[in-house]
Amino acid sequence: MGRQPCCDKLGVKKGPWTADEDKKLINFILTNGQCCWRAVPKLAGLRRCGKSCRLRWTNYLRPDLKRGLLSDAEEKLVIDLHARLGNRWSKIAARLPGRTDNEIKNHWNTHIKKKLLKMGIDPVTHEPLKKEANLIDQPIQESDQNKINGHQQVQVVPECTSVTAAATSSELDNSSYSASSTSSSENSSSITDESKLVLNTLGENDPLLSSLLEVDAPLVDSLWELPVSSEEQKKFDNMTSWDDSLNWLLDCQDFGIHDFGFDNCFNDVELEVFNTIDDMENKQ
DNA sequence: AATCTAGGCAACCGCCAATAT
DNA sequence: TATATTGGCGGTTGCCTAGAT
Repeated sequence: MGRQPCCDKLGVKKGPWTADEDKKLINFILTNGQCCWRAVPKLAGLRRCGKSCRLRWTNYLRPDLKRGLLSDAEEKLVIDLHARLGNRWSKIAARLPGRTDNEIKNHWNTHIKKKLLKMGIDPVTHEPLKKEANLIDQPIQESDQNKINGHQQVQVVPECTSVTAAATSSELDNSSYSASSTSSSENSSSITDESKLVLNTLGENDPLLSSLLEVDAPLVDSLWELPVSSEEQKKFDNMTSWDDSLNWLLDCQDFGIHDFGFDNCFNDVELEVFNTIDDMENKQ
């Protein structure tokens, strides 16, 4: 009955990956592509669980991953998407090319969450903390809301009590805040008409958001297939040392999708999104 | 210089829907 | 149809590092 176990628990290594393990995994996937993760450790000569291999690849070794802190545009997008989707990190990550759910989750917990709290914004509901407290005692005064850490563009939407504004995250410290939400982010699957209106308005002013906020937009992850060009493969095969390989990978991660020859994996709309992001980053 | 503390991040854990047998 | 496993996800942990004392 059923399938074979993913891996026998005995003899499976845990903890940080070594450079040698990374090399084996990269070599295997570049040669064979992603197939059955259960078989990967055995075929690649790794004493790891298939699950661990998948995680290591998707979160760290994938050549199209970006490195470094999230840009202002990305941070803004994360906040907007979180307001709509809640803690559905994989959905959010799918709309940020080159970023992983783990990375976004970590960035949220370590940076964005604090920024929002500092501003008096509840990172869960995306509503002013002061307002929530007041809901218990008394209705909030609109003038009070606008005073909260100087939220210049915060406006209260009647009935749905959504908070919306437009700003880049670099302005967060200057107390502008960008988000749209239903009264509960966890109920994001049913977007209210008011929220749709807010999102449409955001999209009109921001082509990037317009593309990325499309609920039915194709997800980047679903297209991930690793069609590495023969030229790139040859380059990798000719590398004499692990350092060469690692440097090559890191170089690739500094480039964009196009530099790596992934253009064929994406349709016109997705490529347009990538180009927009590239343009925005170049302007910074 | 040694120790303590907090922040950041990679990796693991446990759950669940999808799927193979 | 029932059962077991896979793959994927979100939550959490624990290690490492930098800054403070």
